[in-house]
Amino acid sequence: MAQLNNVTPLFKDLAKAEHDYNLACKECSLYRLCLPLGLHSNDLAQLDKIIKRSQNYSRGQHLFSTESPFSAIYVVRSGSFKTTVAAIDGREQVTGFYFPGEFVGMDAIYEQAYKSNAKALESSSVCELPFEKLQELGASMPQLQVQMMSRLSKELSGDKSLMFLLGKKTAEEKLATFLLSISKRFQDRGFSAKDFQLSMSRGDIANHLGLAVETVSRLFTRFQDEGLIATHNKAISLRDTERLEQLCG
Amino acid sequence: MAQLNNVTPLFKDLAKAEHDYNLACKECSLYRLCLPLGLHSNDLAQLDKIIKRSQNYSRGQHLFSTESPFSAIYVVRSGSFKTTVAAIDGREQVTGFYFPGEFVGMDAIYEQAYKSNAKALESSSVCELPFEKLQELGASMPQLQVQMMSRLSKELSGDKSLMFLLGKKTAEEKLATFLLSISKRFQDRGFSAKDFQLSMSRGDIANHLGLAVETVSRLFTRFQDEGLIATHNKAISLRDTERLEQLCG
DNA sequence: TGTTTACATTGATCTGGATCAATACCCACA
DNA sequence: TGTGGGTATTGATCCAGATCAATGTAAACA
Repeated sequence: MAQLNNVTPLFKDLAKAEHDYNLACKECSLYRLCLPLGLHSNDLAQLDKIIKRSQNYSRGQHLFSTESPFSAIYVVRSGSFKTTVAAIDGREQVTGFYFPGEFVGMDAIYEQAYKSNAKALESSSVCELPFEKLQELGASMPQLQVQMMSRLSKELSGDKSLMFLLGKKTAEEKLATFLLSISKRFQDRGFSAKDFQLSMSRGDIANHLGLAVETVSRLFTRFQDEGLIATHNKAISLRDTERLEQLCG
Repeated sequence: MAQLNNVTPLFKDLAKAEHDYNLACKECSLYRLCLPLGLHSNDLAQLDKIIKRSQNYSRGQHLFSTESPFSAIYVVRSGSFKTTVAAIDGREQVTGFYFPGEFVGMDAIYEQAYKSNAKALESSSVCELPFEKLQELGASMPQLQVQMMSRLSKELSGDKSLMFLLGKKTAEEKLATFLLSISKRFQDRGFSAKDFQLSMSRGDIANHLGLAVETVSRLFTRFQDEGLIATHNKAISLRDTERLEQLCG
C-alpha cells in the first residue's frame, strides 16, 4: 500500500481559523462561498444580526430530522453533514454531503417542514438562518432573495446530475465522479484537490451512489491497483486525475 | 385485454378551455397551481405585463436546450414536457416530466445557462417569464420572490424523492410510484385520478426510472395481469390504487 | 390503401453488481 | 495492552434486470 503523507484533514484547519464562532460574516473565511456574496455592507450587517451562530454538532448528531419542527435553514461553517431520505421500511438514501459554505435544509421551504434528515459526519458547526426572519429581511433586500434563489437553483442542477449518475452510470463511473466532485469542492475551499480525508464511511458513499459497500470497497482497491488513487483508510490521494476524468463518462 | 372507455386525454380539455392564450393570469384556470398564487391584484397585474404567452410547441420540439442562451423560465400552460440531461457519449437521463402549472428551467438560474434540455411531449404551450424582468419585479414584490423560492424548494424535494427511487427502489416499486405520481398530478389539475392518457413513450418512462424499456413493458403487462391497472397503449386505468400504494415501498 | 417508421411487446440469454460469508483492521475505552 | 464493536476488505455465489433478438402494432404520410 502506497504511503500517504501530509493529508489535509477535512476542513479542520478552517475550523481552527474560525475558532471564534461569533465572527461576523464579513470576517468569515467562507464569505466568498456563502450567502452574503453580493450584499452591500449595511445589508450584510442586518443579515449578520439574524444569524444564529450555533455550537458544535458532534459526529452522528442530528442537525434536524423529518420530525423536527421547521424553523431555519443552515449553512455549514465547519465539518460536514449528510442528508438522507427514508422509507417506512427503513431503507434510506443518502441524498447529499454538505461542506462549509453549503446550504442544508432548503427542500423544507415549500412545505415548511424538513423532508430529509441531516446528520453531522464529524465535529461540525453551522450558521442558523431563522427562516421567518430571513423572509422578513428579504422583503426589503431583493439581493438577498436573489442569492437564496441562486443557491436553490445550484442545488437543483446538482441533483439533476446526481439523477443522471444514479440512473445511467456504471459503478466505476459513479465512484470516479464522486471522487472528483469531492476534490473539486475541497479545491474551491482552498485545500488540496489531490490529498484529502473523507469524512463519510464507505457505507455512506455506497448508499449515496446506489451501490453496495462491497462494490465500493472493491473499486477503491482496483483504482489503487491501477494507480488512479492511493488510499489509507479515509485518506485519499488522487494520482491520475486525467484518467479519473475519462472514467466519469 | 380489458376495454378502456372515457379516458381523459392529457389536459386536452384544459387546453381547449384555455383556447385564448392571451388570457390574463386571474382568468386562467391554472391560477391556483401557478405563480400568481398569493399575489395581490395590482402585483398580479404587473406580473401579467411581463409574461409572454407564447405560441404552441409541437410534439418533439425543443422549448430550450443546453445550447440556447438563457433568458427565461417557463410555466407549462397546456400539454406536457420532458427534461433531459446528457453526457458527451450520447447517454441521457430524463430528469422530469412537466404538466400544466409546473415550472421548467429553474435549474438555469444559478449559472444563467440551461443545464438541461426541454422537449414537448405533445402539442403544448407555455407562459414565458423573462428572467431579468422577473428579477426586477421581484425587487419591489417580495411575495413574488417567496413564491419563486417555494417552487424551487418544491422541485428540490421532489428530486430528493427521485434520488431515493433511482437508488433504492426495485423495478416494480419504481413503476408503481411513477403511476401514482402521475395520477396525483392529474387529480390536482381536476382530472380523473384513475383514467388518463400518458403523453410520454415507454422509452421515456423507462429512462426516467433507470430501467430498460423491456422491463417497463413487462411490468405493464404484469400489473395488468394482476388486475392493478388496465392499459390500452398510452391509455392507463388504475384498478387497484390501494395495492399500487403498497407496492411503492 | 399500402408503405414506412417508430414504438411496444414477448421470449431467451447474459451479466454487473448484489448478497452471503468470512476474515481483517481500527480505534475507543477499560 | 487487551478487548469489543463498528467498519473495511476479500472471496464465492446468485439474481434482478439488462441485453439481444424477433415479432407485433399503430399512427403518419404518400
